[in-house]
Amino acid sequence: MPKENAGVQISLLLLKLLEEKDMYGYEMIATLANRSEEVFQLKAGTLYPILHNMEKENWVQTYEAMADGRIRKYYQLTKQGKIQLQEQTAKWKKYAQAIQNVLEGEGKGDYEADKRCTF
Amino acid sequence: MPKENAGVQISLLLLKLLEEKDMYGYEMIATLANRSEEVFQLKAGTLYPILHNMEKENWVQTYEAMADGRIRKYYQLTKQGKIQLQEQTAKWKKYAQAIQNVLEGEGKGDYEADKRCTF
DNA sequence: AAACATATATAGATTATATATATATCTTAT
DNA sequence: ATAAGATATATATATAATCTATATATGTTT
Repeated sequence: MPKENAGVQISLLLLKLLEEKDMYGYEMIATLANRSEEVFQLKAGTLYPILHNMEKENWVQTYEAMADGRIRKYYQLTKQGKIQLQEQTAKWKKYAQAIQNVLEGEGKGDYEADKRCTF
Repeated sequence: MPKENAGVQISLLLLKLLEEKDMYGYEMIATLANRSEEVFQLKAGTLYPILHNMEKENWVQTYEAMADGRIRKYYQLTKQGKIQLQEQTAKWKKYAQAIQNVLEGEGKGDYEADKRCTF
């Protein structure tokens, strides 16, 4: 199994933002920082490679739009992207729950070496 | 800031297990798999480097014990390790909450370009 | 004794994300 | 009008956590 990462990737969060409305890069950085209370403070150099990859995967498509005298590159969720959002959200929930189970801990699921071994 | 990783590392989960009782490697693998309902299925080759690093960081210390006719290497939480467990747990909670905030989304924290810019 | 599970170990690959840097445009202050 | 600074996008390279593959030794079952 390739790594496929733990439970979340930043792409999940970006997909979620784009589900709500089309955004351009800097807007995503600011929105993420605000909503996460500064836990996610992406640098541009972190964001753009991720966006480019999402585009390559066909989760988003882009268009340029003139807004207030400035051309900006907007990202828009595709059908594929919506599916990804569902899948990654489900994965995150399962992952977060698993960690909770371990952290609440005690009791259930303790290791008992199987019968074959006398220990 | 070096990467320092997202929100959880496997070390958090291992610290939690060792808070409850001393364990040897394979026992941790099995216990983690059970408690997480197979979300965390560590391979030995994943676990041992992490344990060795935790030992280097002085979060755990080891001792060998004869158990049912077999020598096994037990890992035990140190004082430092207990502090780490507290810190990493707090970090995880903050991180998980931040993701929840983004996924629940809508409304709060939307980007408004500041006044200087007319857009 | 062979086959298989348990148990520990290490080198090297992979992946997500971070850092550093470049660049162009637009805004504000001088 | 121009310099300084913020906005906006981009890319090459580095780093850290984890995975894969492999090795080895001992214990167990057939």
